[in-house]
Amino acid sequence: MESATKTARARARAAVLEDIKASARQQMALCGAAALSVRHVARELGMSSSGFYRYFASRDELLTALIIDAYNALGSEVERAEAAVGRSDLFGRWMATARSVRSWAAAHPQEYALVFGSPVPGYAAPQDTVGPAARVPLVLAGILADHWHATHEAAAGSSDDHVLGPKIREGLSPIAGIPEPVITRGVLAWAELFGLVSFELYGHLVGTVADPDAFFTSSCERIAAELGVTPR
Amino acid sequence: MESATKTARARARAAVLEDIKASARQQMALCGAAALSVRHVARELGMSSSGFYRYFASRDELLTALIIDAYNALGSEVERAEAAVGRSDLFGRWMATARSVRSWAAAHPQEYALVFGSPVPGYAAPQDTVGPAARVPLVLAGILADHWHATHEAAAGSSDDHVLGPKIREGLSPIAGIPEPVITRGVLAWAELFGLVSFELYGHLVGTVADPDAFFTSSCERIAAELGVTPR
DNA sequence: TGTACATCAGTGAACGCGCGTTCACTGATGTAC
DNA sequence: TGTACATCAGTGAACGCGCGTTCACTGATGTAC
Repeated sequence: MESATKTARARARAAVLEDIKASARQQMALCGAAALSVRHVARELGMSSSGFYRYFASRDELLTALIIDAYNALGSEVERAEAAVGRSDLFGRWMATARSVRSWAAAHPQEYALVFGSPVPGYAAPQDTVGPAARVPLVLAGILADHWHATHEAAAGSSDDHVLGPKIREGLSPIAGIPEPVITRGVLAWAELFGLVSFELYGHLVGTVADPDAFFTSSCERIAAELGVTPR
Repeated sequence: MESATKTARARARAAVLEDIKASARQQMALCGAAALSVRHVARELGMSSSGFYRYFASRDELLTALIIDAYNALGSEVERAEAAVGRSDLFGRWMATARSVRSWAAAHPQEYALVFGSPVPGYAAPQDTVGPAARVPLVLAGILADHWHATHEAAAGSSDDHVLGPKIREGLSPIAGIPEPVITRGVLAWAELFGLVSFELYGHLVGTVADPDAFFTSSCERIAAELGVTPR
């Protein structure tokens, strides 16, 4: 009985916490992250503004939670889409990854901007975000690694990195033993994909590209070719 | 005497107008565009907040002026850097363009974000920005066009576009007669360059890339190769 | 050149608003004996 | 099972702040005759 009632309270708490984040997401979708207001969120939930502070210590803590959620939502969407493709179809895996990043961004523009857009003024992202932030890069690293091992003998021994930083070697286990130029090409591909999606989302292609779907597909195919990943 | 005194007043007005924009830029550099405050700008200039409205009808009008200025500042910087390279050195022209975009962004991060970052909530860019916004793409188009004409016979007749939009054909005269795939590859290169610069500026490469300069250079060289533009 | 008038930069007070956060509190829910 | 106590969700009022914009105004600068 003890733990049952205990979890009842805990569950209620968790539910309200989710309500707060859902309301914040909805508000963000309308006005952007910078305009996110604690009082507005509380009002929306029929709660006093002071009640909010039972759940988050500050507005910044809410922002952090939203950022982590956004990284995780994008991450699991991308992982799901990529996992649905046969392991040996490396081109298909890349295209699925790219497409799901774009479609998630289109469906959640403000959450995408929260995470990949210009930083929210006066907010500094804490360390907790790095794990969730690595999920999409991890998927890409997996594709690159599989491609490398499929086309090369397993030549072990870590190359001397001078361009890469520590986090990528420690954080992305799949890429162990893969030469630096291959990895930097992968990082570039990730930046390119991000640039492509952001450019479209922020309206820099309006008037320039009449068929964004076709442009995106052909662009991703070109990037794939440059990664050495071709349709089978 | 008439026109002399007239221009005296007009010059004073123009000077104050520049002061306002300079102060706004400085404030933006500290807190971001979303936090830009009319009262703060006026205070900084020792002017009453209502005095501001002698110069701009609203905060949005100031933002618009700042956006146009930012596009023009970036545009003239890039034009200058690109023009300093010999016309026949297409690789050098591309690298100069890319490098100057990056260095301008590093020197003016908030102005870069104002223009290429997530849109300021509640602000809609008016038509006046499209001219200045096209300056960098125009430089790129010039490089691409020169490269095309250097490597191909002048095969006239416009191809049937289905991916490209109207603005690019009308706005960028240099690319007349160049096949669509070449142009879309150029648009992609522009998006890639933007992605690369933004990724670095917004901190997504921290920990991943130890030597950002080297990574940027090698990345741009790769993009050049994909454009078919090689060092001579 | 002098005078009457119009233009316009700049002021100070005010309007009405929303914000993040704190604090002392009320009551309901859970806990220990 | 019942009672005394602790925990904790939620409230309402308040603090102190800054915001964009308007309005009636003062004086200096420029214009027309």
